[in-house]
Amino acid sequence: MLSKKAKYAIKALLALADHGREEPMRIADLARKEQIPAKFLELILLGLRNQGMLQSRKGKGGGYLLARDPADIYLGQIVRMFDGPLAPVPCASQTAYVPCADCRNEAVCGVHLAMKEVRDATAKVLDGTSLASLRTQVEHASDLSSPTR
Amino acid sequence: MLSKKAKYAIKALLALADHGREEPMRIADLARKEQIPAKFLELILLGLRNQGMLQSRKGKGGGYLLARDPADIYLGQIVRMFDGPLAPVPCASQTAYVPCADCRNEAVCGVHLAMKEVRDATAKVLDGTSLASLRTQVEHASDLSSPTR
DNA sequence: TATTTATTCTATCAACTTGATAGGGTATAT
DNA sequence: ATATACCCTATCAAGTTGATAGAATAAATA
Repeated sequence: MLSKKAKYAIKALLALADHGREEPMRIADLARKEQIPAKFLELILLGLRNQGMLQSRKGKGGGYLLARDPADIYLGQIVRMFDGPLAPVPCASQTAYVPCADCRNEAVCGVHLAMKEVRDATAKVLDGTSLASLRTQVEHASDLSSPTR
Repeated sequence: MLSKKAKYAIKALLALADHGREEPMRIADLARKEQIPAKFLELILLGLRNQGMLQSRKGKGGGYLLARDPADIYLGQIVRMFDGPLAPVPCASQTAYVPCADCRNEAVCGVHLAMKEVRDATAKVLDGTSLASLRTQVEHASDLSSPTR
């Protein structure tokens, strides 16, 4: 399951990508736009900033803005940050491998084998999708759902 | 994350597939073989039986055995049974769709779009892997890791 | 038929995680 | 100065997870 934190983070970052990197956006505005509890969002944005994904400005006219180009921010990084490794089991993780205590031989473990496939499939999607490409996809999808003519 | 229940279930079912469908296997033996707390495994096997994946026999010479051919038992069914839908968010689930309360328009939601891809990728793996095919994979993998000559 | 064997079922628990809120601290623009 | 808006830490209720306990039930067999 994707946590609310990760979900809110993606939504907020997408909104910031839409907003552009010229001027910052306030927590309160982001919260209202994306229907996220403001105080909770505050925590999330703080985390994203400490990870270097966001920049912030204090005081009047302040707020948050993307620290990098939307094409260089991948969903994989966001999800890992809030929900940990993508792999369903630690022994199948590429970025945070931990062996199972109860596993004698990983090479002969069906769970390991299958979950490694799941992790690879998930990583392919999330590490292959940037904020920029996701925006494009959304745009294309909305074209299809409400055509101009 | 895969729950321990789902993980133990897969391991137990694999062991039962190895064991063959001629005679049943006792909880205690399964627990020892797979390093699973016996009382906990008991609960899991009971669930699998109530789902029709296992058959049981009481009394002496009793135990559990697969109710179906290993080629007809898919990881997707097992995982869904213990951990719920494969999709990271309910609005991306095929088998248990629930819309997000905070989502105005699903067609324009980046989270929805991306997570639908993740769920499809996961489902492709888990609904495409049966106990039988997983056994084959494990066999092949162990051939590679410890060759005969 | 008494007894052993092994599953069935329900209840309970501690530990942990999650989603969320509260409230004061700090930097900045005007 | 002062209003604005982010920064940071603490705290909390509710839910979930992994696990254990113990008695009830069914089946084989001596």
